[in-house]
Amino acid sequence: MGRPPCCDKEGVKKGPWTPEEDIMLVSYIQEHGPGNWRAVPTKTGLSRCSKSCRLRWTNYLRPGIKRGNFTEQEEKMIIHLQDLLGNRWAAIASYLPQRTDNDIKNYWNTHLRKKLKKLHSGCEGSLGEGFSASREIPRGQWERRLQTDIQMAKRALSEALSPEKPPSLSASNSYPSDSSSSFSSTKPTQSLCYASSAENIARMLKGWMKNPPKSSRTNSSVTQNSFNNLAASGADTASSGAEEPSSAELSENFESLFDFDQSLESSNSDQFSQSLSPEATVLQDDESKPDICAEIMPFSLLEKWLLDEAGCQEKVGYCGDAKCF
DNA sequence: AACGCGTTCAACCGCCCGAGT
DNA sequence: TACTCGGGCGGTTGAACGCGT
Repeated sequence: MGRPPCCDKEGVKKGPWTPEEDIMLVSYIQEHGPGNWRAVPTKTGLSRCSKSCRLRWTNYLRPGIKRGNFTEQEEKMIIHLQDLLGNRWAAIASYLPQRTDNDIKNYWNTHLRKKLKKLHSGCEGSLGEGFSASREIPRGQWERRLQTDIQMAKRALSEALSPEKPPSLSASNSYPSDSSSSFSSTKPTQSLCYASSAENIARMLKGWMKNPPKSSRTNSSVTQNSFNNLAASGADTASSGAEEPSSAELSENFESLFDFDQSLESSNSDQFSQSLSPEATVLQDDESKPDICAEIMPFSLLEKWLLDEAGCQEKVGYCGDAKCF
């Protein structure tokens, strides 16, 4: 006898989210903040399961999410972290700004696992047992690491909550898992950000209605991209006022959005570690993340840290073999 | 052009854990 | 202490797409 489902199956909609539903969800969260997901379907009028709402928010609608186009550095990090932490995607995601656990998980399953397999068969000797594809992580190891993570997160949280230091915008923009409280105490800057998201989403929807994409897949990806980009560009577009945009403006909007995406992309791929965009920096401050991530740490440093720590904890067994790549 | 097959990724499912009572 | 409930996590699924034949 398992637990009853989180919501009754009757009348619960499943499948891809429509832009309208996204808007409903975003505008609700803009007003109330994420958290209390159980109440979300009833309060918003969405015929969705609360879990579905949470998932949709954390994986797609949450501001600052970057999708696809994993950089080489990100790949390496994922591989390292996967090796160290195993399939603990949420933990891995906490080290990668702008990436969701689902995204990382998918990327691992579709790209990296195969890549590693290939590499493993290609450089059997040098790759050695360094990767979890061929090795189980000792339980003690990841438990210790988890402990460290928890302690660091706690420290970051207590620092963030200390009255001397006014909470930064970043904290409010954080991953929902840790921010249900911080979010509901919505700060002005943050609400501005979300207001801009919702406002822009509404504008995008108008454009979408006029020019419906061919397939539902394109449709959803377009809206997702635009949402993400809007969220990322947030404040820039926030002050656009309540004027009705012309269709030309709308299409321009789309173009500029994709431009923004590209520029973000290129800046990330080039200097992922050194100069993350302000949005990324904002996300870096996530309370849930260990301090190590609160500051932008150059990948080489992070890598070194990971390797050092792995070296300290295991001494034997982990070759830290990024050289293979 | 039509079909089959492989890939991708958004979303769902079920289990687990911690907080609250 | 035992129980309930909400939220989080990882595994899995299936529709859409791309590509080769």
